[in-house]
Amino acid sequence: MSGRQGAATSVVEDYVKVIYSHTEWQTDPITRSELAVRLGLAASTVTEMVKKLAALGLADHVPYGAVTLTEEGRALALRMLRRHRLIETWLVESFGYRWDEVHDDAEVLEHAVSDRLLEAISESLGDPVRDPHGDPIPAPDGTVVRPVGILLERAPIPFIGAVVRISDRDPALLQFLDGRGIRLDIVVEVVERRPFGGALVVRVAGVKSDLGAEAASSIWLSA
Amino acid sequence: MSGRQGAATSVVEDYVKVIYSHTEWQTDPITRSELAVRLGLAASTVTEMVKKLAALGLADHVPYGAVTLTEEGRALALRMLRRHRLIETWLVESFGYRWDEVHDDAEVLEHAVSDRLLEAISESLGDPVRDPHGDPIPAPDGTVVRPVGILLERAPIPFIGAVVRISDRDPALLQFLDGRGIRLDIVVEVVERRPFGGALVVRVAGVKSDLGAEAASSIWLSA
DNA sequence: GCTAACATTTCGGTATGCCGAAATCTCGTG
DNA sequence: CACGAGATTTCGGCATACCGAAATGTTAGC
Repeated sequence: MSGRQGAATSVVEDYVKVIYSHTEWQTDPITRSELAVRLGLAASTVTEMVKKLAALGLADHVPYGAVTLTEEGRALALRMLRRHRLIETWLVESFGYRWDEVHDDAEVLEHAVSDRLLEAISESLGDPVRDPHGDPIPAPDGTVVRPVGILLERAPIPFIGAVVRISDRDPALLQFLDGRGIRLDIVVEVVERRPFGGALVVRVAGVKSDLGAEAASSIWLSA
Repeated sequence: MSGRQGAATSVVEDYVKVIYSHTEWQTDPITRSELAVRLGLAASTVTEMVKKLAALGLADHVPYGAVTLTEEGRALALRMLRRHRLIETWLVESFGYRWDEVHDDAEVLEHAVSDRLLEAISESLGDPVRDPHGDPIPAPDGTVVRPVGILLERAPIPFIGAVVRISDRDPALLQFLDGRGIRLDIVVEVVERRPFGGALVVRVAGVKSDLGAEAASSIWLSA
């Protein structure tokens, strides 16, 4: 039985999704402790579950080493990201959720929606290729069209670019940025960096804002 | 802690829903063995869970006796029926599901959809009061507007009435009836009963059909 | 190359839901 | 009113997924 389709529980789906997500915008594989933090679980639990992922053929498991996904694991992760991001888009487009409100509902629904319903939702939205935060929505076959962009934190000064992605990790941050007019496709000008590792000063629609390290490392601008 | 809101797991929700549903169209309370059959579980499992329902304040539990819901249990059951039926209606209206295809998807989604999304769905449908099978959709406050009707099986002969409800218990039956033009609001004429407990003969849109006992006990006609 | 700090794993335990087999109860029938 | 069929409960077990404490491995800095 080479890892039967239906075998993945919703817990397994979450692990795989988090493992994959970590490498989506940076290269180094995720550590077990970081996995534990992201999933809100004890380290010992993660150790056990990673062994199970390996047994299911979804991850390669080197004791004390890195956690990486197999081809099959990656495929499952992409299916879950498609689900998550389509559902987020749908909540915003069809039900008027704000983009900082969708995450929790999507987190639950991504495990509950049938393939049939998911594709019906995608069709009703015109088969979008990115979600409200600018994250790419993988196609049913796993193809991903990734937006090209540089992290605001690493942008040269001065710099002008449109927002192509904002990390959806922290809803409070999303609200903060929304309040300053920073949204998808908005043009941002990087004006200066305050001395001694201080905030970045950006101009949005003529108004200047200070962005701290956390914010600056959550925003990607078009190159 | 008088039975905190969030305490009900999706398993508990299913038990309560099935217990309530049984009394919706007949009066006698459900037996434990029937509960087991409906939930597809062993009798011993049901015994254990019913004790848990009692501990949660959702059911009254008399050993070897009947299973009945408390006021709180009834309220939870009505919330679950609202969810189930709104979701079924939504799948049909918004995504072109056939009425005999919605049950499984709804069964999963009813536990996953947030209150906020559910009410948004209801609003988008114009706050319907019955689902595609004619079952009443309880209001958020638990109010139910039940259609008045008599079971086709018990209709006098001859009799003419519109279909006000069709039991959604068996999708195959729904398809069978659909194939004979028997749908919600369709006018049905009960023509005769074949002798010795035989089938009922009905006329729908000028065409006669034989309906066996199972079908005849699944259709309600307006009085 | 030793060692402390940190990451990871092992181990014993818990809660939830489920099962089958065996024991027990209920109730209609004789 | 005793009895047996059928319903119900009890009991020991299992799988999943979680935890904390203790043991073990890794690695950076001296």
